[in-house]
Amino acid sequence: MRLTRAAEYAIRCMVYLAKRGKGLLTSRQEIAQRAEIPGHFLAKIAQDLARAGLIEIRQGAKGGFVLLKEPAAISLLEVVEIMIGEIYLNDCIARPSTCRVSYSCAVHQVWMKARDQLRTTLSEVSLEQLVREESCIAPSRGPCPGLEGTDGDPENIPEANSV
Amino acid sequence: MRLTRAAEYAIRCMVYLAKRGKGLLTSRQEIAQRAEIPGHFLAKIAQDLARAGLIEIRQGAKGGFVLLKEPAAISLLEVVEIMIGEIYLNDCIARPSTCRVSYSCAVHQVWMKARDQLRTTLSEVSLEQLVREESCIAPSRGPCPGLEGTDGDPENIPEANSV
DNA sequence: ATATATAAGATAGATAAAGTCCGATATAGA
DNA sequence: TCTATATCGGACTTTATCTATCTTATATAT
Ligand code: SF4
Ligand code: SF4
Repeated sequence: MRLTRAAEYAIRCMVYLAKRGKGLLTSRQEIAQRAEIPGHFLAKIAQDLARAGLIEIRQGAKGGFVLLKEPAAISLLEVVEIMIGEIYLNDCIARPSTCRVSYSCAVHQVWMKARDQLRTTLSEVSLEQLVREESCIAPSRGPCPGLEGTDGDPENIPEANSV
Repeated sequence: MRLTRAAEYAIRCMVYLAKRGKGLLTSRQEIAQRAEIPGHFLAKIAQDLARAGLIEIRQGAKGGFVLLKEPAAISLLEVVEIMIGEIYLNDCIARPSTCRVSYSCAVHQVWMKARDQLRTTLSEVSLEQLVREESCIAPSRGPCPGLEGTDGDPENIPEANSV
């Protein structure tokens, strides 16, 4: 009953892109470093986000990702469900036929309510809101400067300790 | 992001025991059959429920499980969290130290809210309420009579030996 | 052309869930 | 007391999923 790592990374990636703004190209490396996402893993996650139409992926030298929609038009729920599929909480919500009492089960009703609440809460938050507040990304300078300087090292970032 | 099978079974077991009433002994076989839970798996689940103090397990011939608390005093949340641990939805909620921005992350706040809502919703439902409505267990007679007749069949269908 | 950077799928390792098995233990009843 | 019955309780197996990496192919800037 918890979010997958991939979904958490996807959120960070989208928040970072939203912070940069719609239409702006950002390299995968930059996102991976600043949002602390394993580089190759981010590539894979981006494929899902691209298939869903949230971003465009530019190949080749100076490639990277581009946000295709307005941050205000993308909800947290959308990003999460792209990565982990529609939220159900319990199997019988996704497929009532798997439990023959589902049509008359009070517990079933509770899960329905809980699931609707959860999805509503997540859908009410847009990337634009999240960017307006501080989210996911450690500031370039400030409490955690270690990251700014680290330049080379494309895939694995050097762990940014040392502060 | 979904309930485990073990937790779903635990709920069914507790609902069945609640339906029978506090203090009444019910055999594991009966519960397993009526609530459609794999027998041995139920034994394992019952251990967790017993450790948590919800039920007592009686060994020996004519053994079984006994509900120790009033159905009204047991919430759905309680049963669920006995089986899957405290609900937190995202790792950073359980251990904020795993993400260094958690103290100033708007997404983190959203997960907090979502988690609190979910836990509240589940905590507001008691076994007593669930029993009052129909829950989890197919009625002995009615839409699904098939179950009533199947009698023998303790663990695995006797099949070979039969003696 | 060449160097750079991502695509896309295959694959492996780690972790967790789901279910099974078996020796040990406890009780009822002969 | 002895035996048959039924669960205990943990070890074990299987299966599925998550997480991450690797490899070959492809696209682009210069
Ligand atoms: S018993 Fe109720 S809650 Fe459980 S799987 Fe069936 S319908 Fe869902
Ligand atoms: S970025 Fe925010 S939501 Fe994601 S793990 Fe860190 S604190 Fe939690």
